[in-house]
Amino acid sequence: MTSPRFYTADEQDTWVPFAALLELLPRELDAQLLRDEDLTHFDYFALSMLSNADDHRLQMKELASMTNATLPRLSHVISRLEARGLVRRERNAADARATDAVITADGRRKVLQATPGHVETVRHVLLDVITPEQAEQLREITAAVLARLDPDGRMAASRPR
Amino acid sequence: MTSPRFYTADEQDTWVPFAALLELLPRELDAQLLRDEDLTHFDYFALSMLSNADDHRLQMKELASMTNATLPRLSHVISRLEARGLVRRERNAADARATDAVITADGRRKVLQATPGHVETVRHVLLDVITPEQAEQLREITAAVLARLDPDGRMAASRPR
DNA sequence: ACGGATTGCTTGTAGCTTCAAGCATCTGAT
DNA sequence: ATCAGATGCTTGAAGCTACAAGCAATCCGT
Repeated sequence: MTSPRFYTADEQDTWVPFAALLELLPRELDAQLLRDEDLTHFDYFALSMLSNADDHRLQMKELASMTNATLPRLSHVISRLEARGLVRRERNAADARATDAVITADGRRKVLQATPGHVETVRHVLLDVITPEQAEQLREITAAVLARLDPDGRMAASRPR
Repeated sequence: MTSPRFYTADEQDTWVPFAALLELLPRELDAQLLRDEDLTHFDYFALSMLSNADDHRLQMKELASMTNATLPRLSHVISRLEARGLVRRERNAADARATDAVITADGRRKVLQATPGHVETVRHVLLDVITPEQAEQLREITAAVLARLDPDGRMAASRPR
């Protein structure tokens, strides 16, 4: 049971470098996608989810949940993607309050085009620098942390392939 | 040697949950510090660095390097902290182009006040949910990734204690 | 010691996220 | 059937970061 008010040396050695990683890794992902595709990582992830969804559509609320965005944030993002013709909004058939985000053909093409470069980046900064054993360890550590951060397991698993 | 244009199932299983963690964990840190202390995690980290520095001061360039901020970003942050009386700027003695950020007594008090709650949050979402073996694994994985992301090892290690 | 290039920092603008407020639709109790 | 509350989403304003441009001081080759 830890409880002192400051870090132990071990904690510090674990946390400080990991905090650096938290700062650097997302920036690298955004930088590559912005440079090559003019998409944020969040844009890309949302488009991927839509691309893999049944009928290429998801209710805003669902998509927000899967991408772990707030609804206002998602609404703004979808508005921008809509202005670029990558997504369109449709009123949900079952509930007139609800809006579906529907990915367009252009949107799907964009995802296909963006994916290889993004995958390569993820490999470059993470997947290719750890061993298979470490990957397994990372999956377990991640699962433990997410159990705390996202107890309902809302963040989606998709499989763009 | 991986090279297909899309993720393998294993890669997907490693990356997708970890990407969720990257989204959620920093948000949790910011939320706690903003709510309780009106500081972003970056503010807190920068103040900590200054608090631990010799003579309670660091040149802007050094501090930017340690916190992995761009100089414009740091400049804006320091301006805001300066407006709150937590930091002050002084011209560097050795090089008149350079500026030192100097933490004030109020700033040091702020760090001391903010630290316990922040440490508790980091433990809650990370340190307390992994075993000592996993902590060691995480240190090694982090080191491998940082070797790629930050080859010069600029991000600092401090010890607020 | 002079002038061009470099370095260190700041400022302004644009873009994204958050928070608060608001509108429309639906639900459930009476 | 009605209406108070809940739900789903959008909008507008405020705050933070990134990028580009600019200023001042220093360095270095001649």
